[in-house]
Amino acid sequence: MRIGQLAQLVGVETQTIRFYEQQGLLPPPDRQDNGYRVYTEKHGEGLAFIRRCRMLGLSLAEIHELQSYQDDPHQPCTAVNALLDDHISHVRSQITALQALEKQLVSLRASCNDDREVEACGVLAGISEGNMHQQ
Amino acid sequence: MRIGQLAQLVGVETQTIRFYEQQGLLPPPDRQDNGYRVYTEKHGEGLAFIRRCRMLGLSLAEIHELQSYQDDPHQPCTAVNALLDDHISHVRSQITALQALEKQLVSLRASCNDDREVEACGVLAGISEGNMHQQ
DNA sequence: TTAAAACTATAAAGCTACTATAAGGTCAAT
DNA sequence: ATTGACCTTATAGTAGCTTTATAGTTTTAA
Ligand SMILES: [Zn+2]
Ligand SMILES: [Zn+2]
Ligand SMILES: [Zn+2]
Ligand SMILES: [Zn+2]
Repeated sequence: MRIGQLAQLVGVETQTIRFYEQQGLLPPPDRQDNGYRVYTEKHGEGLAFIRRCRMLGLSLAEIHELQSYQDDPHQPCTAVNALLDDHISHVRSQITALQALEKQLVSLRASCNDDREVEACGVLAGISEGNMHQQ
Repeated sequence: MRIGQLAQLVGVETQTIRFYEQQGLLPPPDRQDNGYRVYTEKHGEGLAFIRRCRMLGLSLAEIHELQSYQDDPHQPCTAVNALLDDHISHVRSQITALQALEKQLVSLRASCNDDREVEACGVLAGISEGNMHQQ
């Protein structure tokens, strides 16, 4: 299976596959005489794993760490679970920060209707005056 | 006022100030004979405006757009308000996406206790099997 | 059979918003 | 005269790709 077929199968671009290989997330495949990469089903599974991790918001470093656990399957899985716990708290703190931001933005937006000149715009005034009682 | 003083006043690094100048967000200041940048109070206000926009999560492009409105103060402010509305919806869709992600991660995490080998880890199995009924 | 279309390869740059490093010039004080 | 704090420019690094450039290969169609 060549790179284009693998890409279509998993739903990524060919450059992304080469990128993962370069980053050490996907093992370098064999090459044909002309230099074309030849992939096996294993590569497909590996690539799908990476993509699902990415959809869960895991960083490439976190994925790399997970792969290192997979390579040592008789260890206890506490590290895997801890990695996920950490990631969940990453996500939760992002949510919290964005909710605070939304609140600020909505209150800023409420300080203007649409019938003013830029000069008198409540939004611009709000930003300029720095009524930002928040870090 | 030199760059270091301005930086301390507004609470940014000097490189950041040069970066904003290079990006066209801050007007190039006059220079002393030795080449040192000399800033006025106007620059301080401009920089503070940029920083407050950044704290609101606005991109440099959005800030640039706001500045272009400021340069034309007798236009109606509908564009300003619309920019903010757009940004609020950016933030809201990020929140929604992250909340969906959190839910997925929590359910994945629940599929494992801490007393297994990596081989049998519910988390890794969950990712590998691709039980991701979600985009 | 040959020419175009589609595929592959590598290397390098671009994206965002900075941050950090390198190598050097300027200034005040010791 | 030299230390230290400040300033200058240019360049590279961060994350996770995407885009572009340039070139070689295979497949398809005329
Ligand atoms: Zn994470
Ligand atoms: Zn307004
Ligand atoms: Zn926005
Ligand atoms: Zn587990």
